[in-house]
Formats: sequence, structure tokens, C-alpha cells
Amino acid sequence: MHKAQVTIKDIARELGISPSTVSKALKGHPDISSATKKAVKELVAKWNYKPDPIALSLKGGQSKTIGVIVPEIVHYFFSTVISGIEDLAYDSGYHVMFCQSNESYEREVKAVETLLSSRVDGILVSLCKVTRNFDHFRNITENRIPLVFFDRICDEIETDRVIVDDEAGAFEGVSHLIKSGCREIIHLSGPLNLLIAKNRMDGYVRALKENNIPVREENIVKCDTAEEARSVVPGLFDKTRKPDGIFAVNDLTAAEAMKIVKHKGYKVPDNVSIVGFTSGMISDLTDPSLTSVEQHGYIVGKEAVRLLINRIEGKEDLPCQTTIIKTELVVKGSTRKIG
Amino acid sequence: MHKAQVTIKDIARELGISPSTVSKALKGHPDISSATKKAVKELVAKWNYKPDPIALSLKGGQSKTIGVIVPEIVHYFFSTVISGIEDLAYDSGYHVMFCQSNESYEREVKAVETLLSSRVDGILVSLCKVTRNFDHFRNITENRIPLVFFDRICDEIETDRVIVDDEAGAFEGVSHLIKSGCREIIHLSGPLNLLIAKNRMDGYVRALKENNIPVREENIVKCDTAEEARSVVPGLFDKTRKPDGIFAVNDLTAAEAMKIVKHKGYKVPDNVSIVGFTSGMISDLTDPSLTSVEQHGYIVGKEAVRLLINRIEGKEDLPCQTTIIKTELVVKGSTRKIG
DNA sequence: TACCTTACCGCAAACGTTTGAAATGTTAAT
DNA sequence: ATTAACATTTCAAACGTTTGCGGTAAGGTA
Repeated sequence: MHKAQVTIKDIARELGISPSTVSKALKGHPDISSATKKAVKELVAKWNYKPDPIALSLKGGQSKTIGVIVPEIVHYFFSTVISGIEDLAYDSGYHVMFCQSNESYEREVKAVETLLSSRVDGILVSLCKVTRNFDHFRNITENRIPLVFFDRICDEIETDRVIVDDEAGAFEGVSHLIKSGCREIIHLSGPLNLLIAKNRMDGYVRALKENNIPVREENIVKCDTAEEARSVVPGLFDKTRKPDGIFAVNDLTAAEAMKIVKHKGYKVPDNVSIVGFTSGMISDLTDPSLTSVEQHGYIVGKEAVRLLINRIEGKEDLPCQTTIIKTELVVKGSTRKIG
Repeated sequence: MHKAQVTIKDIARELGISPSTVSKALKGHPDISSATKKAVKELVAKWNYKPDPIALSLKGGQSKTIGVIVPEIVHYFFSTVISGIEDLAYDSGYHVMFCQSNESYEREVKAVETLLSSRVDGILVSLCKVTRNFDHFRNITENRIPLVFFDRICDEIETDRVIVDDEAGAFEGVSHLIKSGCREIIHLSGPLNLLIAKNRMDGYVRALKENNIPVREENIVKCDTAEEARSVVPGLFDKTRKPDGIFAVNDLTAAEAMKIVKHKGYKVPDNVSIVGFTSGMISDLTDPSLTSVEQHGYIVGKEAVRLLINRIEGKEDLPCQTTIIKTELVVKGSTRKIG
């Protein structure tokens, strides 16, 4: 093997035929005699010829690559989504190119540029927390590149979307707290410019209302990281009204809150019950293990890819659609048994 | 914008010049008059022309893409490595294509095929646990594609490598346990066909020996997942000889072991001290937080990319080199204070 | 006038592949 | 013998870009 890659020309030269004959033979074109086809296929197998995807792309105008922008790969939810994306994309003959925005608006913009200049056939995005201007995404749609948002979606741009049923999931989680006896439930919330954060809060509020529990402003606290929990949670237990339940916008925050609560001397779940959101690896690490709302990230990823590829290969212009993935409450040790 | 992408031809047609002139103008070729250069650059800016990377690749024979194969993205260590890979790769003008082997040999082989047929310029690999045949990697080097192993390396193939100083890290972790008073230390080990597992065990053994503590066969147990911990760890405390320390091959196993130990009624760190390996997010979630050996995954990723790109762009054929990243013991709450 | 510079620009080939059209060769029907 | 019909193969253009070389016009020199 002195040469990097075998090309169709090498095959042609060896067989004393033209490159186009080789190409057609490989495609089973009816013009080509079966003798020639056989000879070509044998040599192709022997020399392990593989068509150059770059030349294919140049010709076909498609890169067979999809771009993905996620906030941070280290988060369990996003890594499961990525697994789903990967699996279906590769099975469908597409490659995947990842970019992390690292929760930074500038990096998100740069990621869009990178992906666009890579000529990806479509883009999958989950917004970063601080994004409030969406021009970089309009840039994508103006270039007629299909775009699908998942989880942290943008409702200012008309695209396909895949979301988790955050409102229902939150409702179910908080309802479970209520059924188990909690009456003073704290909600550790995300930034409300993110729809997922708003929807989870809405589910929290609805669960309280449907159970005739007053919704108190001071029980809804912006707190969606472990660091924030360390500065915010201790204060919540210094008032006269003692919380007996916590519903956190994600597992990491819930886990940190649990540690703080325990160190304050409360028993989990007996004095304070806790429900998180995501139900990943983290929920088994806490002690007790964390009751949490499973988001089915793998399915989210697969569905997002399915929509995107449909759009990429779609002949007709369907109206944009939004797929809602059902959540599932996974009850573990951080909430009391319901008698 | 009726057209998907502006090409150099569009620019040329609009300006009434030839495509080659446009190309040269953009490259600052001395043949081109400054007036033409100016006109071209203005229109390029106005129309937001970006050269097509696919055409560039066809011409230049390079895809400016590197492939990465990791066992599982969900593991904190690997996601930090990927962050490092991404950051440096993009800064160096390379794209990144990920494949997960999911700890499956077949998927690892398939990932290599995928990457090779994508004509990546180089490949970064961390082996999956069960791989014992390395022919698919030989395939890479035979095609003259640079290959760099990181963390879970393969010593049967001559390549650049980036490893963590597992032996020294383990030595330091176990020494810390000993200094804090532990004498009966369990090692929860990985599969010994992985060098990292063997090296960590070697560090454990050396620490015991240098402190004149007998090394007992029965104290070294294959156990590197949470599931395995649940079936293995309880048995370790049913003997007459009670362990007072645990050194686990990774944080996940350490965290699960901690839960089990606590539920058996032991205090951590007072009765049993625990040291993990990786020191990621997990180490802050356990209660108490987990003393662990930091692996600096981000640096591992950057270094691996640096070596790979050097090799891709390298004029001369340097001998293969192995970079060793120093570990760092991060002392938290699962071990007793020393002194 | 004849020749040479200089400055600028376009042509064409190349990268690997596909594909409709054209060319070649063969056979059979007129 | 001419031609139609067919089978098989090759040609050439195209995708977007780069680049060595050739070309042209303007001006300068002898």
C-alpha cells in the first residue's frame, strides 16, 4: 500500500476500462455487461475500494453530515441525547459533528458559523441559558438549512421541535410530593427565559393549585446549579415556615440541596422530601437515591434526528411540527412511600 | 437568497472577471491589482461568501476533520477529555467527529470503519474494556492515517499516546489512606487487560509495600461499576478482618461503595475511608464528598489533539512519543484529616 | 520600428465521482 | 450491401476551488 486510497481511476486503469464504466458497474447500471461488472466488483473487493465521500459530497451537494450544538456534554441528559442522535444518525448514513456552547452566547454564535461553513445538511440545537437574541439561528433557516430545536427550544423561530413534557413531568413530581404529605414545597427554578424552566414552574404551580395549596412567591427560587444551591438553600430553612418538600429543576441542584438539608439536621425523606428532574446517573449516587422525573434523553435525540432527516430529505414542505416526549416519574428514596 | 450558497463563480460573474482571479484576489496573490482585490473583497463581504470546505478537501486531499472514538460520552472523564479535544481542534482549524464504542468490540470496529471511510485526517482512540484484538487499528496505521491513543491505550501498536500517571496517582491516593491511619485497604479494581487498571493496581501495591503493609490477594477485587459494587462490596465486610479503607478504580464505584458502607452502619470517613479516581462532578455529590485522584481530562484531550495534529501536519517522521499527564489528589470529606 | 518589461488577468487541468449523450461494435433484418 | 436495432463502452461536463503557465495590453527602451 504505497497509496493512501484506491480511487475509481486505479480500478479503471488496472482493468483497462474507463472510470465511468467502473462507476456504472458498481451501481448495477443495466448498460454494463455482467462480465465487466464481475471483474470490477472482484477488484474492488480485492483492493478494498471505498468511494471518496468528499467527492460524493461535491457532486451531490450534500455532506451527509448533521451538526449538533449542545450546552455541555458533561451533563447526563445531554450525553444521553447525544447517544440517541449518534445511533440514529449513523444508522441513517449521516455523520455527526458536535459543538459545545458551554452556556456562552458567543460560543453558540461561533458554533453556528462553524457548522454553516462546514456545509452540514442540517442542524440540531439545544439553546444555551443566556441566549436571548436568535439572529444566528435565522441565518441558518435563511440559508435553507433544516433546523430542529430540542429540549431548550426557541419559540421565536418556526422550526421542528422536540420537547419533553416538562409541565406534566413537573406536575407529576410535585403531585407526588403532595400525595406523600408535603404542604410547603420549595421550587428551585431555572432562568425563566428558558421555556423548559417556565414549563416546569407552571407544572409546579398547577399541582399546588389543584390540591388547594397556596402558591407562595417566596417558595419559588431561581437556583439551578450546585453552587447556587449552596448559597440559596440554607436560607430557605431559616424562616418560621419550614419547607417539607423541594422540587428542583434538575438533579444536580436537587442533589446539592439534599446534602445541605441533611447537614442542617433534617431527615430525607422523613422531614424533607426531594424530587429532581432528569433521573440520570446522579439519582443513584445521592443518599438516599433521588426521586426524579425521567426525561428519556435517548428518545429525544432519536426523535430530533428523525425530524431533521425527514426535513433534509423531504420532498414536500410539511408544516413544522413539535414532538412531545412523555416524562416518567421514577420514585426512589428521597420521597416518602405513599400509603 | 434563492441560492443555497454563494460560490466563487457567482462573485466572478457579478464582477465580470474569472473565478481564478477571484480566488487569487482572496489569497492576496501579487498578480492581482489592488482595485480588483478591493472589489472582490467587498462583494465577498456583502454576499457573505465562504469557501466550500468540501471542494477544498477534494483539492487539498485533507478533510480537516479528526475522528474520536470513546467508550461512553456519559462518563465524566470522557466528556472532559472531549471538551479538551474540541477546544483545541477547532482552534487549530479541524472539525471533530465522534463515535461511541459503548464498550462493545463490534461497535469499536465499526467506528473505525466509519471514520476511515469518512477520510478523517487522523484518529483519537480510547479503547473499550473488552478489546483484545487490535487489527482494526492496524488498518488505520497501514492506511497512513495518524493515530493517537489516550487514557486506555494499546501497547501492541506503535503510536503516540497520552496517558495519565495512573500508578503515581494510585500510589498517592493509597498513601494518603495509609497516612490517615488505614491498614486494611480494599482495592476495587478494573479488568487487568486495561493498562490503566493494571497501573492503578500497581500503585496500590507499591504504596502498601513501601509502608510495610502486607498485600493480601483477597483485598484486590475486580469491581468497576456501581452494579458490581452492589454485589461485591457487602461481602467484603462480612469477614473477620474488617477493612478500614477503600481505593476504587473510579468514582462511580467509589460512590456506590460509600453508600453501601454507610448503610452497613459504618461512618465515612471515621470507620472506613474511601478514595476514588477521576474527581469529577460525582465527587461532590456523595455525602461526604469523595476524596479522589484528579485526572485532568481536559488536558489529556488537548494533549492528544496536539500530538495528532503534529503528526498530521508533521513534515518529518518523529519517533512515537508518550505524554504522561500528572494526576493530583483532591482531598475531600471521605478520608480523615492527616496530622 | 522592433523588442522587452511590467502588470494584470484568464485558461485549463486537477482532485474523485456521476451521468446523459455520443460513439463504437455487433447482430439481424431489409 | 445497407441500415436499423441493440449492447456495450467512452466522452465530456459538472460539482467548487487552486495554481502554474500563457496571454495581452500598456508603457518603456534602444
